[in-house]
Amino acid sequence: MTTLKDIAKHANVSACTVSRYLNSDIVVKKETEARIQRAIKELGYVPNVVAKALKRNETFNVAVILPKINNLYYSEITSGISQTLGKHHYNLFVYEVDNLNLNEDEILQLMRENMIAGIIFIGLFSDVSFKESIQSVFEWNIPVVYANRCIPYNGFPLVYPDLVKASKLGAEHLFLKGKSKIALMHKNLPNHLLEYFIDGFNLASKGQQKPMIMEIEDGMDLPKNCVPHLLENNIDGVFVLNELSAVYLTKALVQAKIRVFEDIAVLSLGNSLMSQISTPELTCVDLQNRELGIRSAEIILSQIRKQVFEPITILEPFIVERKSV
Amino acid sequence: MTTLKDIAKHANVSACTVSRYLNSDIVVKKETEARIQRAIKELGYVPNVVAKALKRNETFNVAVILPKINNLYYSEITSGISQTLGKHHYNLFVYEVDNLNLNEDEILQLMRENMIAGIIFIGLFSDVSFKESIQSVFEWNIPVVYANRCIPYNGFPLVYPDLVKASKLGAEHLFLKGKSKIALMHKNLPNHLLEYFIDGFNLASKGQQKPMIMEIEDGMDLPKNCVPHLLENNIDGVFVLNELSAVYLTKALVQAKIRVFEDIAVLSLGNSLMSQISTPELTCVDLQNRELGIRSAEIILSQIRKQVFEPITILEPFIVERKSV
DNA sequence: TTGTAGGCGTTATCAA
DNA sequence: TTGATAACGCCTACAA
Repeated sequence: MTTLKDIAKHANVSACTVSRYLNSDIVVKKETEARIQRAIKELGYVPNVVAKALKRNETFNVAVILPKINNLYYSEITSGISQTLGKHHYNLFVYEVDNLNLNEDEILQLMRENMIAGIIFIGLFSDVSFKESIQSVFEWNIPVVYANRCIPYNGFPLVYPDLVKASKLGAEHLFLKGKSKIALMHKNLPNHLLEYFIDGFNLASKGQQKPMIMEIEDGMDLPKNCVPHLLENNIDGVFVLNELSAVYLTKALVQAKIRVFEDIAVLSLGNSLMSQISTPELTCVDLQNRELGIRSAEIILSQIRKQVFEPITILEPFIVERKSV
Repeated sequence: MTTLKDIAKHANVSACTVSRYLNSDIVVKKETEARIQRAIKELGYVPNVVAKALKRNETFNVAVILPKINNLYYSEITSGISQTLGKHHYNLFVYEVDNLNLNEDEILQLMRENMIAGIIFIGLFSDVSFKESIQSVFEWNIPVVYANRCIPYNGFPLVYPDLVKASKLGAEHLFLKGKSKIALMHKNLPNHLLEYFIDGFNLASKGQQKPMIMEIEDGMDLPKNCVPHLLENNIDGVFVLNELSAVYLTKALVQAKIRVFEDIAVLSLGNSLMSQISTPELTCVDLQNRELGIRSAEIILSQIRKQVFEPITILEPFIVERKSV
């Protein structure tokens, strides 16, 4: 393995000079430069980032911590992060919490051991994990971003979509399409978050009406339980706050020979490939997952570089119109 | 930042002893052990993996190189890798080639700079990239696995699904369901790979019949071009060698009021969430993506640890029956 | 059972 | 413009 010293010897300079050339901070003489370049080529030198990290006390590794990667929701965010980090020559560690079987403190310790430059936590809107560890994060003073968590600001940068706006846009779209009896359908959404959506709905309806709230429970049979309930209440438009559930509801409606859109419209929160391949294709509120990843990465990089950064970034959702409403 | 030396001083022992305790290879006296433990707790010591890596000349970092992570096909494999690596306390770097904009040599250099312990390349069946760099990989002598590439053995461990078997199973299933005029539909599949599928088909039909081969071209309109072609040829079963295409074909059939299964059956190669949410749900040949990731990781670990490992691992596909055939 | 000393490959601080 | 020297935090002969 060729080291910097080997290059120095081969080029008849000191290791120090080679290092300076490589980091091109201070100028070296044209002639020595040529000699060094030749040595590097001849010996096939590859710098050792690990040694550099030890000496400089910094790495170019950012960690993403998420529940699971084989989920389009998270992987789109991750791809955005990867794109931005790659552009800035940072490496991306991925840790799947579901697989890792570590508690918060252990994960944090893992990050410290590996001298991670920054951590991006991706979670659900409602995720409040890592709350207890906040103290540890503070003490260690490492750059952190919470991505996709609609939680109160706790001193750590937050990047998330504007849920009130999303809900308002969605409701407006349903009204625009002539729907008037709307249901808000969700799955495991805690009350304080549901409030955001209700607020958005009220903004759109100008307080003229209230949505019917329906919660999908685990293992619930949509065709049997949900669809009849929708019909009994004369619902003509459902805003589903979970993309996969929107897909399954649509399937249930089709199966029950209810015309999607004409009889009951379906609007999905979230716009991944799933909405596109659903039949009929789902109209949805796009939450900008890739952009969310990009922004999160940018904020981590700003922190690492001690530049100023926005503590809270709120992304604007938009409607993508397809066939379901 | 607390170092091993600090612990040593605080516990009145030498750094050497602390190191020995931490690596628990050689026994230390119970009493000193207690003192060290106390010191570690009191000072909040976290080992520095980077320093260790430099000294030992090895890291616990494995890199996965793939086209893009926001694709269920790749992310399922990656999740399997992550699961296995996590279990063995290895870290996972993810590099998206589509984002990185680096050529093979540059990626390899990146791996060397970072002292990556092993590389898993995930690609398409037909992917032959990194061919030119094989020499560099050889020279560096780093553990490598090609995952999901059905390519000839070139000295590097291969893990891939048995495509002939997959095709045979698929064709048998179609025959079993009373389908006799079968089309093999693919997208960008090179001839040598298509041969595998034709071989599998022949095995199933015992040479009694030939499948019709149809290639989907980019930007092709399935309802307009494909469906009529299927009807003209009296095709009653289509084996689609690309999951997303299977979903779109199914949509096209439904749209054309052709009964999926009764009129034309659809069988998908690949079993991700997409097949499940399609309407009707697609019967498919499961290629065991997660398992593929797990095996790839196991083989990388065996290589890293200089244990014996299978040069070629071929996974057995199986049928998952749903509604489309 | 424990300690001493040297080095992994790099960079920072001086001085020349 | 360059070089000598000493770290960064850890591990490992070897010696005690």
